[in-house]
Amino acid sequence: MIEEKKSLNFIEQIIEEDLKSTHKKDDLKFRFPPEPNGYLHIGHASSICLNFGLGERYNAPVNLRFDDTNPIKEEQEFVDAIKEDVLWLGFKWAKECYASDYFQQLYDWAVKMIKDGDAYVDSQDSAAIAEQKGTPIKPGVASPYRERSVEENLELFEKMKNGETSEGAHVLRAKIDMASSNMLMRDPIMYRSLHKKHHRTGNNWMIYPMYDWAHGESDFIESISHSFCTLEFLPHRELYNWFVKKVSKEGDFIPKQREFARRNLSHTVVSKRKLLQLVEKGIVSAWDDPRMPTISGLRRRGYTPMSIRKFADTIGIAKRENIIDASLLEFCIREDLNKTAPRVMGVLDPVKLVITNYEEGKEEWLETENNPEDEKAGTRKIPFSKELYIEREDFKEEANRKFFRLSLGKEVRLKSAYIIKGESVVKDENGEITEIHCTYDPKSKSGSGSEESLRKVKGTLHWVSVPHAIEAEIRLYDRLFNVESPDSDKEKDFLEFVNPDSLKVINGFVEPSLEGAGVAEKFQFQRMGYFCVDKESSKGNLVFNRTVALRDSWAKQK
RNA sequence: UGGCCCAUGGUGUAACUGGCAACACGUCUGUUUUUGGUACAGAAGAGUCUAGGUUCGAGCCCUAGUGGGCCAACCA
Repeated sequence: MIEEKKSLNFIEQIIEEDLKSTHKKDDLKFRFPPEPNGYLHIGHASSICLNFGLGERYNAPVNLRFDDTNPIKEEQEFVDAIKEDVLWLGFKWAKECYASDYFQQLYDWAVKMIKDGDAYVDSQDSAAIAEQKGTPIKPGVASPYRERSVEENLELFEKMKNGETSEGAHVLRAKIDMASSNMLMRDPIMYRSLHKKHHRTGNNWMIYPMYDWAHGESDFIESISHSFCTLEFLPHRELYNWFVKKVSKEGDFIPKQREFARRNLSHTVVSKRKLLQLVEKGIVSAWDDPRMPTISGLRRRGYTPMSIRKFADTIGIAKRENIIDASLLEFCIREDLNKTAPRVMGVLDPVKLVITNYEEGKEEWLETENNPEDEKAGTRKIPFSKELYIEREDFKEEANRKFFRLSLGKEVRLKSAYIIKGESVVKDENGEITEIHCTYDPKSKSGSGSEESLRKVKGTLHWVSVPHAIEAEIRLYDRLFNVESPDSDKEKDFLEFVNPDSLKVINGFVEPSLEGAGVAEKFQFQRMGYFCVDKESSKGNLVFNRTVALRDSWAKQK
């Protein structure tokens, strides 16, 4: 009866308080502002879920805004990939915006700031400017160009814009306070000249605005009410407010920036720069390598949008540092796939099983359920014959009573088929088992209702009929790094912690119903885990990625 | 020789100032099961970084300390 109301995170609390005091419900508007210089990762997913989630919760618009102010690193390819990822997660933006859409407005405002004495052109190189900036504990000193006349500033700024000055010769700086305890307030650079082609504005601009000068202004232009970013931008807030104040008038709707802690996932890195290194050094195959924590990597690995949204929701949002255990992400995907993934049988490490008392050449098509968690999923037929593949680790010549699988003289059930009893083994010259011989109880057929079929046996094995089996490439993944937090070691580079065994490619056998499985289709290989058809898969050459193994209490016991 | 942010079980989050701190993951036990999966039932595990203070009463407020993070890119 009493509905447990979910407690609000600190972001939601801020909004609730604003709603009570300064904001109307219709004022609410959010944005997700990626820079198109790389692919989105699980950390971005969290931010996407936060912003778009807020949009859903308050029925407020959320803009997708590309922070494309650095033509050196940004490309259309990334814009497209980012849009695909956001859409795939299931969110719709109100407007697709670009900081570059505002270049003219920004320029006009900058001119006004020059006229008002709030900005000036500095003609020193970056080293000199850095030198004068001081340190966190030492105040900066004024640039010799700080008091340049308005006319000269205007003239130089225009030349910069047109590319009539050389690339590092001048910058436009805001005139604030060289002694501020906030380094960002020590006359921050607003524009640099860059004679580069921009992926959207082409060669129209030879100057490009810096982040601080573009971001808050973009928020202001779009009437964003709350601009959420990660904690490292906290010191930028003072500057954000200063800039917005310069471009706004009394009574204008003012956006507010608030900061939350970036979400870190254990055993991986969540930094575009580092992910880029993994790609460039060939440690992974691409941005969408299934081991990557990128959204495209997770998608290829077999993660669903639901699972990622659930994950983001579960980890919440706060201000303290964190390393979220990868097992939580795994829990989220298992939970989703358990409900939705059809069950099939596939043998990863095959060994041949011969049923000696089964008629040679005979085949039976046995009925089996597609998903015990979903009655509507129905049933299908799978072929059974004298020779089968079973998992090598499912047999032991002699076993203790904790081993619930096949051993000599013991009975187990073949899933949806018969009860068999281990009789003997055939080995090669190395002592390696090449065949297991067993007998079956013809009356024990699954679902027959016979007394024999109801017999309790301690184990059930999955299997694939040899003559019907389809060979498939199977890619097994492990964590990309051997340590929980590879990028927090002060001495060692994160690359030293790369797990050399993060990918294992094997050939296994799957049941024939999988013959036409399409890219991205997801299955549970019974007892083995969840698998997803890789994009490199094709009709005659099936490739499966293991998304995640099933929970395995036996593995732990061993 | 600074400024700012943070500090709750192993992990991630909760707790309207007031009944020996709750939820999820993980861990461990059982039950069910033709997946050693799922489901179900249950358990262990923190007394909220430390020291003071305010208060009848503090995880929540104040002060100091300690620990961690951020800040000196013509990156975002």
